[in-house]
Amino acid sequence: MGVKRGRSERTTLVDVASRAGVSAITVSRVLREPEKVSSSLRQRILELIDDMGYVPDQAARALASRHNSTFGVLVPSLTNRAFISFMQGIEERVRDTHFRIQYANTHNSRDEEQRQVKLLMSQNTAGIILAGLEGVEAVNELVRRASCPVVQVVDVGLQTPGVGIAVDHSDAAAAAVRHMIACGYKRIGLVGGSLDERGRRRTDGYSRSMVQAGLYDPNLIHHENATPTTQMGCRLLRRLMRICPDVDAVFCENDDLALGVLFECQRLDKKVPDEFGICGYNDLDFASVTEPPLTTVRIPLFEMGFRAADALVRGVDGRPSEPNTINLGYELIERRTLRRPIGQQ
Amino acid sequence: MGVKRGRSERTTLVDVASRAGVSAITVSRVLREPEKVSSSLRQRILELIDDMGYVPDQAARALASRHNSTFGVLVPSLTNRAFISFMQGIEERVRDTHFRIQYANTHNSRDEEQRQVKLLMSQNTAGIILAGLEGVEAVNELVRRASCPVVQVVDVGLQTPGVGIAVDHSDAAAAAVRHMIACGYKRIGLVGGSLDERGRRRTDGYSRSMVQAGLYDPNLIHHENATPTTQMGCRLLRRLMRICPDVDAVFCENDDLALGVLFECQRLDKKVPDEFGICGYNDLDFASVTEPPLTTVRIPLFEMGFRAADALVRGVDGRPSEPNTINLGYELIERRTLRRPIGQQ
DNA sequence: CTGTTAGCGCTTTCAT
DNA sequence: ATGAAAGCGCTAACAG
Repeated sequence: MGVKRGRSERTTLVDVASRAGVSAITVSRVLREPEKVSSSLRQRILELIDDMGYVPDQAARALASRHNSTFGVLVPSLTNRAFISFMQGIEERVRDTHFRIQYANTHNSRDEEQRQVKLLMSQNTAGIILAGLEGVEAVNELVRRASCPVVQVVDVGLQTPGVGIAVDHSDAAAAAVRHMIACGYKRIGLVGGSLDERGRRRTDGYSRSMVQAGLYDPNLIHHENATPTTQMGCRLLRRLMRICPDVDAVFCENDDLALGVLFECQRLDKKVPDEFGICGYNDLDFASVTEPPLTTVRIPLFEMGFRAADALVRGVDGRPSEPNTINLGYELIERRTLRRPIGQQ
Repeated sequence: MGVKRGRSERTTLVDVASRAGVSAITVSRVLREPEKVSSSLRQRILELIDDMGYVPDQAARALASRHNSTFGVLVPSLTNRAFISFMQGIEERVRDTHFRIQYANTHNSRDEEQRQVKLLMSQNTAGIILAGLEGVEAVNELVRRASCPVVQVVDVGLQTPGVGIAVDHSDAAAAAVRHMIACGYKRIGLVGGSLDERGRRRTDGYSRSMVQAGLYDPNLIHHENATPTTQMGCRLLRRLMRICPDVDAVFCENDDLALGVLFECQRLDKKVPDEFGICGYNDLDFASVTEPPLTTVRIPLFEMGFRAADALVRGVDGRPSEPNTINLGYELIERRTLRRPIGQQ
């Protein structure tokens, strides 16, 4: 049988209508404004629709009504679990509405991003969520001209046309590193994946706190230009230890990296947290159950998605959200991969 | 500024055409068959398109041409990392084609699945990939009537209309458990997430091997009806040990579960693999770098996605793939969470 | 190489 | 409560 290539003509509204002996618009109403059709007629038409296997053509619908009930969501990567949580937040908000989600992936490329944004707009989407590659003027310009609500996930302090869902990554990282210093670690390394805007801001925060404490040393900073993975965490820790054998803790820009670092420490027989401290970022699902449980910075990924989608839903309803950027904050989750702060118990 | 709600009229093909002093079709051609337009004219129109910020309306395009260049992909969940790998395979194949991907999520519900399949079909998608909830006759019926290529990801042995990408989960699980038995483990538990078709088949495979060895005991089998997570792995191991304190190994239906089990063993100070054996499933990214590295069953998730998308791309091109189900196999990856098989070194 | 004429399948607007 | 007419923005099919 193979791949099916339908040649059969599709059942249309008119087909159903003529079979029912009514006009097309009536069938259309049955589907969209059932209360405007007498219940007996409605009943009959509904059955017919079912029998004939009629399914409305969304393209025609979108064209005629100039409405489209899908939201476009642009994320930089599918591999990064941070975005998965984010996407789940979006789904949760959108579930039980009539909206659909269309994901697109920029593969971390700015060109791709522009292309995709244009494409989403050309599809007359009901709304767009842009995550991950913030701060590009060309994209902002597109957003300004957009004919639908657009929500951008940005870093605090960045200008956005439209609604922004923000987190201060620089501040979050700085706070985490300050805490590590308070725990008595001195040679604190940084490991991270691709240096997108968020990564850069986290690195800034790290540097700020290290400089402030007089502990800064560029040799402690290690990046690899790709999506952060557990394997990368292992590699980066080994590299870090080779270059700075006296490193005594590491701030990971992502929990997946931290997981790799943790395993590598086990292999090297370094005791966590006494000999070596680890701090993650994002508070992903597994962070609470590693051994020892991972100290990390919780970023409200799920809520960010939820709020972003919420802004779209409201925006489309004609109740535009507040005219600006919503800062969702962060939280340091102290578990057991860092020593207790000095002076505390 | 708030959410933007565009009221501005959209630039259309006709707008561009009249400004250029040509007819609409010429502009249309510049976009789709540039070689059919003289290069000077083309040049001029291209600039105009850029200046005026014209972007084609996909709905109109789809309606007029009765073609749509998006593939619909239906997966049961976004949380399960197995599907993420699968999706990456799809993306890889589709990248550099003109096709776009639209994901939908069934949230593991059969009703949702039917609704979504109908919806995808109503959108006149160029092709559909169905993963995760195989074996539902109502869906198969829809697939048969589909007017576009449909690829289903199924378990070997299941009938599918259209192309099937298959893996024999029952066989894979049976082989893994047989191997565990060969390693000398006797009280081998099973932990798993939601019992979808694949889960059921894996459980079957486990049971088969256990019965064969005279080792079967239903008390060893533990499921929790949700997406498998690392946390769930921890919980399930604790439950298993409470009910069967003599359990000496566990087969996990997913690597995320195995990760939880591994950490829980560390907490309980059970030595892996000597005192306790662990076998995962899927060979996710982190499996090779845990400590000890995780023995697991590799399922070619990425390739499954790639091949599924490939079948669609070919099918749409009019070169339908082979008329049946492609079995992609599995592979037992021996690492260090199981003892060496008895008799081997 | 460029244009004309239809019409995709639906919804809008205005009647009845 | 139901319908007629018009048209959404684009492309197919055929001219020239």
